[in-house]
Amino acid sequence: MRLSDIAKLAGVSKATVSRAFSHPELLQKETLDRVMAIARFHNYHPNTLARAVAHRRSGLVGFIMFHKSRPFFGHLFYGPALDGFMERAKARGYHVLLGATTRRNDNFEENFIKDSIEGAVLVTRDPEYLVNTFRDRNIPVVLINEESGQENIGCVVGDDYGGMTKIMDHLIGERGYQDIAFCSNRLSHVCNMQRYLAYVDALIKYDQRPYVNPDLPEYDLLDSYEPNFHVLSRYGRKEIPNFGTPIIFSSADTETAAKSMAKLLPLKKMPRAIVCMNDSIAIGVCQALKQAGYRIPEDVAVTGFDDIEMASYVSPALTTIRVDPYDLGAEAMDLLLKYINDPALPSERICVPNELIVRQSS
Amino acid sequence: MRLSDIAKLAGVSKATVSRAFSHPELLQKETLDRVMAIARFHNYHPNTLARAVAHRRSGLVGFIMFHKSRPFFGHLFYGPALDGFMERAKARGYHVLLGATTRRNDNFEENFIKDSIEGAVLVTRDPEYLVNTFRDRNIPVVLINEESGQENIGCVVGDDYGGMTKIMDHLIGERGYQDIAFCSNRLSHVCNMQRYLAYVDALIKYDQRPYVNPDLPEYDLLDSYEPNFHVLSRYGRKEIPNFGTPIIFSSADTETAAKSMAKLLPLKKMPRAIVCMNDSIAIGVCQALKQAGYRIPEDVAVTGFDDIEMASYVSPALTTIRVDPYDLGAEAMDLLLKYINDPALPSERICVPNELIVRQSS
DNA sequence: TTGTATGCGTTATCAT
DNA sequence: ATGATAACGCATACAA
Repeated sequence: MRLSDIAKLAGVSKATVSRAFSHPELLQKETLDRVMAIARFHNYHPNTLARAVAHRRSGLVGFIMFHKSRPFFGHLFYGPALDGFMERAKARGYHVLLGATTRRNDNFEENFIKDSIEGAVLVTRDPEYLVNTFRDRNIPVVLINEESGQENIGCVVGDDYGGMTKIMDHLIGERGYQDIAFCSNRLSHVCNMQRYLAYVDALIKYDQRPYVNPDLPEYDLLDSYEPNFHVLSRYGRKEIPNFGTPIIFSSADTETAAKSMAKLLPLKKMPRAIVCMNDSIAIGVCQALKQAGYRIPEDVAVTGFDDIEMASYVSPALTTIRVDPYDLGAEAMDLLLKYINDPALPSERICVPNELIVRQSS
Repeated sequence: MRLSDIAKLAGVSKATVSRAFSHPELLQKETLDRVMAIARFHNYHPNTLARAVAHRRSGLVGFIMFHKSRPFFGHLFYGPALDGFMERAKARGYHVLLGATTRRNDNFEENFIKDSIEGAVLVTRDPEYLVNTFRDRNIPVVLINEESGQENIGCVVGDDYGGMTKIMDHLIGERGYQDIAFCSNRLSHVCNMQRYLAYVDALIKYDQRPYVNPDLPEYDLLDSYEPNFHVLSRYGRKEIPNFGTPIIFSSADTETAAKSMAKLLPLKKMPRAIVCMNDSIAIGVCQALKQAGYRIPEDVAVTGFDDIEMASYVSPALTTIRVDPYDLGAEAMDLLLKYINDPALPSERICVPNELIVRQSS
């Protein structure tokens, strides 16, 4: 069943049937009813693809993840972000197409961009590569939790610097802790970098000395990535400060954190508090500390970041920063829409506020 | 830039340019190289939408959730299932379109099916409604964790009955527990129903008496849904057995479970073990029990189901059944592909095996 | 208010 | 190996 079939059956032109579905207000009620009745009887529905071709508008936006490994959409943070993105897209009349890959050469071109998406939200730690790929196709993009130095690129980020500042204000200003260590995976990601900068700046602000432990191994803070100078300069810096001895793990998951931390313990010089890059790391660190007989927070306080669901269920429940990934996703869709409607829009950065959640671990 | 533009620039016909991209082997190497060079120079890419119209094949499949509320794709189980579905779809040359809604009348027609998807995977507790909607459009569907009594409907389910049997074998056969209570949300969902049936059957098998507590309130096991007779009959039953006094909560999340359980405590007659419908409920039950001073598992053993990430981090870590949602999603895509290629295929049920994970809570 | 004619960007059939 | 032409299913400018 297609448009022309219904037209014949109803004894009208194709244009009339087309109008019945696209601009019903243009038709006489009588004609409209007759056409729609016949269409309904024959279970006819307009073909969206053909419509899209005629309109030169697909109504599709992409949510694309470029990660090292799974989970993609099952990710504790980006899964809910996808929810927000999708619901907002639906509200704006768009559909969401998924993309995910682990490798650059995974036929990225072939697998994802060959679709006629009108725009895309990108989750990646290597933004420039993707941004260029999409720019070649004139497809506007918005980054989530990343920033590009290029023009016409939107981004939606949580307030990492502000969040970590809240944690430090809590630990130092309210609790009076000293000897506060920083524990993270590599700082190559701008979110990580900004959280670290806030940690450093807070210590400076409170006139505290950094946690220094000569027994700790030497880490490569950046995993041989270049820092994002564009973001660094926002904080008046030209490089990531060499400050104390942060504890760096090879990845950001709980298991790695637990194992790596366990190997380090016991430290000759224990910190009084350990500020972790995110909740997953914090939970792993807590496991290792408890295993080694340390009490939390009596011996060592620990803090996380993100407020993943687990953060409230572990024991002790984690002091952390609540970032609502749903909001991030929703904001990303709205920003993307602005770029779809005006591709020449200058780069815009939307910073989503967050909230300190004080629980038992500090 | 479109096909015809490249054709003019290259001095060839449209057909030749089309072949250059679709069937390059049909062209002389010389012609091919020239056309492709020009296309590349002008950054031309074929329009997927127009291609799809001409092919009468969109290359799109849908992943559609019909839930009461969020999270949709951020769901601890269905998020990872989406990962599996998407990766498999990619491997099969398909793209994934998202759909989610909470209400029937949420313009379901308008918002989701108007796309030319070739098939869809459905996550819902009200399968017949959705199945009918898609059948009207001749779009094949596969259900995840649900079963339909209709023809030509595939489904992929975890082995709920087998999993719960493993838990009961463990509790009774290995640990020797008696007075084992069942704790769940309503049984309207077939997964829940089958887990409950396995619980009942295990007690019968071991010649144990059901846990009966006259103080417990009366619950509506089914939430006024009809049971799925089609599935019941597989276990030689015509209705859900009235067996002991299961503890029923209004929903399946941790918070509800914790609050509802707390209200019930202390029970005059405590069970020796509480078999919970899933991990979220089990975690909530554990919280309430610990709060009330019970030791787990010394006073009461507790078990979960699903092995969500949290299950291994709570204290005590949860004995549960590991179901890999990724596998479920991947299997669903492959089954869907069979229905896309042969819509007349009879209903097929794929049962994904699971695994008992014994931890500290039992 | 409705019909005619043309266009959207591609593929496929049948020539040559 | 390449070209001409029809087809895919629908939208819209213009005419009536």
